[in-house]
Amino acid sequence: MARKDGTGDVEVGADAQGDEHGGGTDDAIYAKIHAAIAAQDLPPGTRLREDEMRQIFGVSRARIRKVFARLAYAGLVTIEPNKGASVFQPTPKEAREIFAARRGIEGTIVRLLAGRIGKAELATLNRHIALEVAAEARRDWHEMVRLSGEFHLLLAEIAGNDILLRFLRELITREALVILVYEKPGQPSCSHHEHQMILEAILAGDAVRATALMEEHLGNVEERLDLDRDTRKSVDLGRLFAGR
Amino acid sequence: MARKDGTGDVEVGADAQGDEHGGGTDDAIYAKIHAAIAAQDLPPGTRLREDEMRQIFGVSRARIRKVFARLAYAGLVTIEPNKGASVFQPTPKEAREIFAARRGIEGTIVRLLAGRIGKAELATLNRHIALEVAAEARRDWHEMVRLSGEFHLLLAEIAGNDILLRFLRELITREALVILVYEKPGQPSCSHHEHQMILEAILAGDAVRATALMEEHLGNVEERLDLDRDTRKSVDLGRLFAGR
DNA sequence: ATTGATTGTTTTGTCGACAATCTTATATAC
DNA sequence: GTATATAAGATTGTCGACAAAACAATCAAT
Repeated sequence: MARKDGTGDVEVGADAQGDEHGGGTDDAIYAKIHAAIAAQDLPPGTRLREDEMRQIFGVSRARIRKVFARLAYAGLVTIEPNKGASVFQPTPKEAREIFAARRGIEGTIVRLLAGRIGKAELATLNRHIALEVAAEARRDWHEMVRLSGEFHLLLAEIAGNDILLRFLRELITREALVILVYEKPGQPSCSHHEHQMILEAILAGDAVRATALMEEHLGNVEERLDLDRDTRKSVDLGRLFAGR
Repeated sequence: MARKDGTGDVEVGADAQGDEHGGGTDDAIYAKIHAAIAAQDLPPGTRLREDEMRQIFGVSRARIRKVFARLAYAGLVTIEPNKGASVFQPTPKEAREIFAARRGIEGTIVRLLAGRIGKAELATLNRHIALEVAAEARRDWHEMVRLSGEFHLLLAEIAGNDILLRFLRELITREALVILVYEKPGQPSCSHHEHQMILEAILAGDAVRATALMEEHLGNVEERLDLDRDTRKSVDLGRLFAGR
């Protein structure tokens, strides 16, 4: 199943593998749609019509359909039978579940990692944190967000469990959508200082402290959101007209 | 599901699918292949040819292809470009990752649950454990395995996080394949007694104890396997000729 | 006898067209 | 004026056929 998960967005260790022939390979199409969603050009809830996409990318509809299936698998779009695909629009409940799941997975990862970081891996992580510091000094917010997410993926890669890594990838992309819906995007969510502290706890082999730090670190992001307001247009008419 | 006809061929769909086009909604096809894999009628590594399946189920190849994609997404089959689908055959590394991931997820679930089980849910769980006890008394091993897996799913459902539930579902089905490859199937893997102890720790709100019990419980399964022998034919020729 | 190339067969990948379904607009009755 | 029924349009679901790739077997050459 390990088709190289073509999320062109969060490629951590590797360079892009795209063969640029016309931009028609379905990995390329996937990457473009993914990027468009991440860039908020395609707001959550937007309907993605097959024929429209077919014209845009100049490929057959079957191709588009396959890409949609992959996007649905990644949790980025929702496919309803006979109604097509639309950009995933998380409910508050789903949002909370995504955060909770991510806390669980990343907690597992730091526990897997505690006291077991090699020399080369440590160097990589330190280098990454240095990049984060530099980006903050530059006030390059966009880069900060990118690096911030990449740090977590990096930890997962070093932990060496490809399944957890895949789960985390999915959760991170979906969390990005959640943030898009329930908060203004762009503001840096993770501080490099917290990353530093987590790394130190891991190096010290203090699994419980590393777990606690990671959970708090991730909890900070969730607390900044307003999950109590459902931004979707579905209205509870019964409640609305109850008092009249 | 235990029904197996003696044809050495990959006879999956037993019921008549003839002209009645309704015989093959793709959910049904998915379920049948899934069951066939779980029942070891389709051993790991078996190639699943599209046209063969098309004939068996009497549907178009596109349908089969879609089902294969879903099976690949669930981790049950592997799809290689231009080489088609085959039943997932875990390497020892993948097997270990599956176990580790499952320990992580289920640990998260019991922590989510600790001290937060409602009355109705407790009744359901107790009833389930009673079923396990009854099955053991009956020496109904097949039922024991089924109930045993169901207990874990039940916990995940009660925890109320659909994402973690989905992850766990995938891991459990894949773990079943691992057990199939690296151990004789059928022997009960979980004892109801351990389930009982885990539940008590959860009820007591003792998260760390519940986590430890769950991890040990799951570790017992892994220890029974022989993961050091790679059953696949790939041989490390470099190592083989290193000492000559 | 083994290696290498070539050809024929099998299997997967892709596409365009048709059928089924949903959505929207219009007309009609009350 | 509102609501239902009907029809037209648009969109997705499905299928069969063709093209490309991988596989297997045969044959030639060293």
